[in-house]
Amino acid sequence: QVYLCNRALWLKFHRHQTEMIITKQGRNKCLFDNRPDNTNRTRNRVYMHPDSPNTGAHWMRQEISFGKLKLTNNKGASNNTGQMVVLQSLHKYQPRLHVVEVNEDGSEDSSQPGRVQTFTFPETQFIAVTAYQNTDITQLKIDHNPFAKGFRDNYDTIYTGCDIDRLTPSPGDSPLSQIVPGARYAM
Amino acid sequence: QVYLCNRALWLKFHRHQTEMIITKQGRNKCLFDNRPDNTNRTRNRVYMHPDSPNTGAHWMRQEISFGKLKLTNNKGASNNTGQMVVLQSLHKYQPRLHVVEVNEDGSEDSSQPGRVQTFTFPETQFIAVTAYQNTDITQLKIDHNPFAKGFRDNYDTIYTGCDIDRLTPSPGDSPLSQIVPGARYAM
DNA sequence: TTCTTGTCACCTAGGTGTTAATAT
DNA sequence: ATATTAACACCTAGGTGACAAGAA
Repeated sequence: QVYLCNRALWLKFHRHQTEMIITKQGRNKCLFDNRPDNTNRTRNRVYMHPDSPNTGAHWMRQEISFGKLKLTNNKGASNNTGQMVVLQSLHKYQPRLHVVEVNEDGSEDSSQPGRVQTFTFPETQFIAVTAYQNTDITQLKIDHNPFAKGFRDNYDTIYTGCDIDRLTPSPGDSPLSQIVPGARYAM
Repeated sequence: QVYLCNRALWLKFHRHQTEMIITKQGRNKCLFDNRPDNTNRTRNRVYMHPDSPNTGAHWMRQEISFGKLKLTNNKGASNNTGQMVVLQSLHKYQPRLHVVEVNEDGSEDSSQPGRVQTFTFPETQFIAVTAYQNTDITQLKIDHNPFAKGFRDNYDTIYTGCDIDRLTPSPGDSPLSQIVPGARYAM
């Protein structure tokens, strides 16, 4: 089972149609975490969690952050570190999480069925933009991202926005499934 | 073959008897890099390079940095991230690099001989201290560590000290050996 | 006396939205 | 017009030795 961390915050953005900035060098899409597992895979627009491959126990131990993931519109972006995801500006995207059971050596065995579980959180849909289109989204980012604190009106109101609704189940999204502590997974 | 990066700089310190600060939270020992491989292993006072295990090709591709390694005198240091190395103050240490050929699944096979290669660079000997004992060492640190730039007398003299003597062979230290690009190693 | 710890000013390094300039 | 880029001020986060206070 996979829960979306900070689901209430995601929803807050989602009501206004979430936007994510993309730049040449890549901007972080790091406000929020998932749990207990995360990875995208196969070809373009796919990001593999840096902890992959790892045991089920590892993925279930704590929240899983995709904080290193960067969004870019630069097709020739140097992806040496594998943290870049190339998107097209003004297009809408739906992040998906694939949990892939892999062999001991990390290789993928596609002959066996049911070794890939895909999770989708509609709250995380977003439009890739080079500049914000909706001022409501801009204000929400300023209010909740610590790095934008300089643009907040009131410094007094300390609001981290990081502990909201953690581990809230996202009903309907997570098919009942089991992650085995001893088995190895990539995400 | 393993080369010590910035060997001239290491020697500069070594002539004055290198000292490394240890603290409760752990201080970085990150001035310099090695190449092409790095890892310590087995029990205490051992640090495994975060890239481990990985292929010979990976280790040989570029310089290998131990910048994440932290030295501490705190025996109960939270080593969740595995970056802490516990040392005893005012004791002398000689860093050693162990390159261990491992199996596909990352496990170590000690039954076969010659799967462990150990490299020693005498230039990297140091004394662990909680405060510098030798003012010459203090000044060298200030001169060559960017984070201590605030204590330099002249801001004009920009001296990074980072490009000295890279890849200089360290004769006598590296037994002739071969790292196979396809095989997997931990360091 | 000697060694260790905590706090500090001063840096590096890099993530924000803003804004003006540029490209399409 | 509209979309993208680059430079900027403002932050977070954390690595330095200096220094004073504390511990052994």
